[in-house]
Amino acid sequence: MAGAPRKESRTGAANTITADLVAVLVAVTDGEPKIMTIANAAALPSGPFEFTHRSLQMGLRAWVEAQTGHPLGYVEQLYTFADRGRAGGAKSPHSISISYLGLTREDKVGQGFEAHWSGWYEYFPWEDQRAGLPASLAKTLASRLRAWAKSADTTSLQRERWQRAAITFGFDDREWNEELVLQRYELLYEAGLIPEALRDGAPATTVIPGKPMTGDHRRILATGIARLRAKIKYRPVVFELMPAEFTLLQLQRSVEALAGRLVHKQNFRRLIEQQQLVEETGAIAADTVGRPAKLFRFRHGVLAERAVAGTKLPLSRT
Amino acid sequence: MAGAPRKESRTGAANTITADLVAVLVAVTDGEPKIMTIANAAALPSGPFEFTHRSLQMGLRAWVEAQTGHPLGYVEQLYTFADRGRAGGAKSPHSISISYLGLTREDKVGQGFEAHWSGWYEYFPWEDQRAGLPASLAKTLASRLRAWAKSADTTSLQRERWQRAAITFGFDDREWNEELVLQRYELLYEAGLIPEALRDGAPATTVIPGKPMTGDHRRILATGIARLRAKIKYRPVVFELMPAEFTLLQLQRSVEALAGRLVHKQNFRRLIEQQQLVEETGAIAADTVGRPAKLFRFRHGVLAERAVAGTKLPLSRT
DNA sequence: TTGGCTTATACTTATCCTGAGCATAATCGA
DNA sequence: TCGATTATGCTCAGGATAAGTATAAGCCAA
Repeated sequence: MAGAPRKESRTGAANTITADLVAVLVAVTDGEPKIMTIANAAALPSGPFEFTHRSLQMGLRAWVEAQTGHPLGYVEQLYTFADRGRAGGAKSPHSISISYLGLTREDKVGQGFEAHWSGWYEYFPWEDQRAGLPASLAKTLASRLRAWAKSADTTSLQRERWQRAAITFGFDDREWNEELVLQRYELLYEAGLIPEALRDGAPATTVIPGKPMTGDHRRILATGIARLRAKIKYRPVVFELMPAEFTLLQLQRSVEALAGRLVHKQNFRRLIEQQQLVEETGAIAADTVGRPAKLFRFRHGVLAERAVAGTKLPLSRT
Repeated sequence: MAGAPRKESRTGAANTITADLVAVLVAVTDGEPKIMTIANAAALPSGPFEFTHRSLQMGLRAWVEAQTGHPLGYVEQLYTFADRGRAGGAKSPHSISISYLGLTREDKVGQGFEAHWSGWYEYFPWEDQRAGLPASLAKTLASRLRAWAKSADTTSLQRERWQRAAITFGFDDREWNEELVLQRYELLYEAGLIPEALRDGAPATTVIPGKPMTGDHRRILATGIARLRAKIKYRPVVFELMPAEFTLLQLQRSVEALAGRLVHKQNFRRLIEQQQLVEETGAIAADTVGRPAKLFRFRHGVLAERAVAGTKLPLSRT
């Protein structure tokens, strides 16, 4: 059994599958994060990987270009998973989905396509903590999750469940961690509080606000949001979402929109400037309320100059 | 063209492919990182995904268990890529590889299998900077890469190439960044300095030290090392590689082995202790040189208590 | 038995980063 | 001219981090 790597299946040609490419395509417009959707805003763009594609990413690019009429810029792979064909019960997977995160600007999308942009917080209302949570939603979430925890068989399991909920949602005076998007989604799924869970067989109840999507698409979207929220902290990827020129406040609003929380204005400015990520264009923003702001542009040089990466080890410099 | 998500290929059943599961299985023994290899240490364990597998990860687990005789512990997905069938020229891919990172202990591997452990620095000698680079290798790398940079057509391209080399390898007094494992490998590939490049058609030259692997396996290994080096900094994954009880120095040596560089002893201890990652067992290490050290064990509670994640945004707490 | 070697462990120090807040500048409109 | 609003400069305190000093506790050989 142990042996050289094999490219052929041991049971012959029967174990062949199809591969779907799924895109989480993000843009930020007017301080709101948007994703490209199809099928009446219930699905992410996705298409099959075909032999004419030279590579997985090329396949995705080709597909998105056909959809939007514009070439795709920044793309990175998210995750690959096997479709369980959940609706069909315990079938083993005959198809896998390879998901990607793409960043673009809304204005780059051609017209005349069925696809359109949807605000991503329509699918994840609890992820927008910029104005705090709507009191109603906050209360609902906490009480429903507490009920779910209580419904466990043993006390230790009950405690475990509530601890998990408290960590991911920041209950009991814990800090909100904006990166736990996927963990929160999966918790709600397990707790049977979202439509996808009911669809897959959880007992019927009132669900929590938030639009569902077909298949695993909302899970993929959660993965994409989590990745992006993590990435904007150590790589200058926000600029893929910005117009060529922008004010620091616009930049800040975009970051806040993605992170789902507010940042300290003066410190944000300091952070951006000391990293020399931007340079002044010399121009001044027009049509603004209050004191006019300088316009900046991304200093593309940084991409070549640096290889940003955080370190948390007490390294020796010698 | 734009439309609902389709699971079927538009050209019929012809676009089916096979999926291989590839494992980067890591252990650390005596302060040396090892990976499980097969095929005379020239390939990573890999096996086809089959319909009997309930999920991708289950497929991988089943496969590794069959190989090593032990259940696999920590597993995370690395990356999915399409095999170009490089040897065959410009063929489009009919097979994809889904790679995983697995962490275990060497002593958990059963005997009587063809697979065995190899030190990962045999494949990446330049990644071990614990004792600094062997002077010979350092000199070779720098001069070969400089030559490659010089061989570019335009001066600006030459500058670009050398800048890239300097950033990834820490030339010109730049800091060494241990996370850039993949970037370094790909640079060497592009520069035609490793056997895989020659195999794929680069002009013949003397290659740089470091064992090659079949197919893309050394690239996958680089991906796994990079991921692990990044992850040990913000998640307590090292403990998956440690025995049940260990001294702080042993823990430090393992981290150093993975990171390929030394850490400051006192600060490392402080970091570990203040995060409360470990607890004393009460016992004292035997058979040691110098003052005997306390034995510690991983506090598994932290996994439930916390959701560790670094933040780099100037967030407002209000 | 003692001095030397090795590792463990406790503290100190200087520096930098980060969150937070104060103060002032510049623009518009009532 | 006042008030509202945003831009921008600056300070400050606390915490984290890199590095070094000092002491403790074993072993071993002279």
